[in-house]
Amino acid sequence: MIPIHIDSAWKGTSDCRDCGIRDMVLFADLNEQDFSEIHTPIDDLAFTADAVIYHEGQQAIGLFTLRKGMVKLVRSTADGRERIVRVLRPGDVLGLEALATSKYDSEAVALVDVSVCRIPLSVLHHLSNTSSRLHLRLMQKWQHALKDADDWLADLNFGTARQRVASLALKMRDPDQPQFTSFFARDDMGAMLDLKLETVSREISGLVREGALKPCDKQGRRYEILNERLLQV
Amino acid sequence: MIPIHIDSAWKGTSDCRDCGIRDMVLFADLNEQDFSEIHTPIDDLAFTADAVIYHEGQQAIGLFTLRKGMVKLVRSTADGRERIVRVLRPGDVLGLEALATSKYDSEAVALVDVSVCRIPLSVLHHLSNTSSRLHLRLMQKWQHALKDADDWLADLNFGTARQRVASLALKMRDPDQPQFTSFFARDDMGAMLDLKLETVSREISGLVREGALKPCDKQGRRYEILNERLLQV
DNA sequence: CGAGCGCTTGACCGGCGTCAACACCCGTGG
DNA sequence: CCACGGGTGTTGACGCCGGTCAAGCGCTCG
Repeated sequence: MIPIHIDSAWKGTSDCRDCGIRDMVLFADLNEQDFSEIHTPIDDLAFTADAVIYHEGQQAIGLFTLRKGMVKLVRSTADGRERIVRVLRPGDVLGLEALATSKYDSEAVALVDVSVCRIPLSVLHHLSNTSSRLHLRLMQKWQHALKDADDWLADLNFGTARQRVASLALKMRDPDQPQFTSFFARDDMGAMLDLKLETVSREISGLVREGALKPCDKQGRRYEILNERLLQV
Repeated sequence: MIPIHIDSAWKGTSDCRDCGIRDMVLFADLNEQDFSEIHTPIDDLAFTADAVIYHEGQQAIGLFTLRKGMVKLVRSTADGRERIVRVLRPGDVLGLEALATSKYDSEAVALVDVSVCRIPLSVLHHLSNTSSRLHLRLMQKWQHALKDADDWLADLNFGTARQRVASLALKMRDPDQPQFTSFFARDDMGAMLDLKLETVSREISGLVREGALKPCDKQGRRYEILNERLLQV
């Protein structure tokens, strides 16, 4: 998997006051006064599947709120292998670390078609000094990111191959329709779970055979959870 | 390993102005004005090896700066196994997440005799509104914690048993004497690397046999790095 | 309709887990 | 002072899980 394309498109600028997912995002608690302090436009951007949103070590212009789709955070290890450290979903913030260092600590790649809004660092630095509401939200986003990172380590990278695949199935449940779950390309799943793609494939087949999962498409991306208990190893 | 003892001792209150490791810690950049805003005492505490500093889910009074020693952050998974998600070292902050949620997301256990100072949440909430210097420091501590979490996942939980043990040896090098490195009880190392203690023991023996490491004590806690290249798998 | 990519499945093998015995350190008590 | 015992680290034998290599299948898209 060598994603080279940088298929991004500018979709206009956001009026954050009537963002569809405003209650989940950084600006949830801002008031009119706070909004009036935003002098740089917030851009809406779209990326196609496999597009790179930013690179590891890249100088950061801003951070991103994920509005739609899923994004993988990838790190390359010393010996050149790639490891997926987390998958972000709508409402999550990409590139928080840029607030502290102005650089991204990992690579962000769209797993499906994705839409994000980009918030310039300058806006955040300015607002977080004047708005304790944003300050609190930021803290919560940091906390959530850290907890998420620890969860990935504790849940998805521990135990047998079967347990790992089952945990991923539960973690990737659709928030709106919890009986459905999303999978990814098998080599991506391998990089998330520290398994080879053949093993991932075998374990998924096993779960289907035992009646825990049922495939919803021919590409092996969407599954229905038939028996939740079989997944809670 | 069932650490029940809560061997902690109050060692007095700190004057953070002349803290020995002040340049590494949260209060590094505070000025006289900031210090004068601190109305609750900062306590110095000492914990003996295996003492629990706080529990997962516990209501938080404050967060801690690690002054001396090493601390493991432990999470118990759904099926009751224990997983060590990170090891903190002097200058690191324990329990940052309490700033956002007033609860600790993991258990913190002293790996050796440890000394910490406890900063009440009230002090931080008050100061971070008035001091942009503290605000910036906090951001850096969050960023560091998140990067550290991702590093543990990407470096120490990927690849063969040999690679994991070698990575841990490099990560746990003594900052002052980089030719020395610290190991832990073999079952703790297993919980860090997702290996069984016998495998850890075998790989360490292998590295010693091949001339990469030399034991410095009889307990298997301190090793000298003889050949760094053999560890950089 | 054919080429190519990704997913699945099979056979085989090696690395790691399991179980067990043993060595060593250290604290305890005779 | 030494004998004893528990805890921890090491080492060995063996089996199984997951990695490796390879073939085959089914999409999808020219």
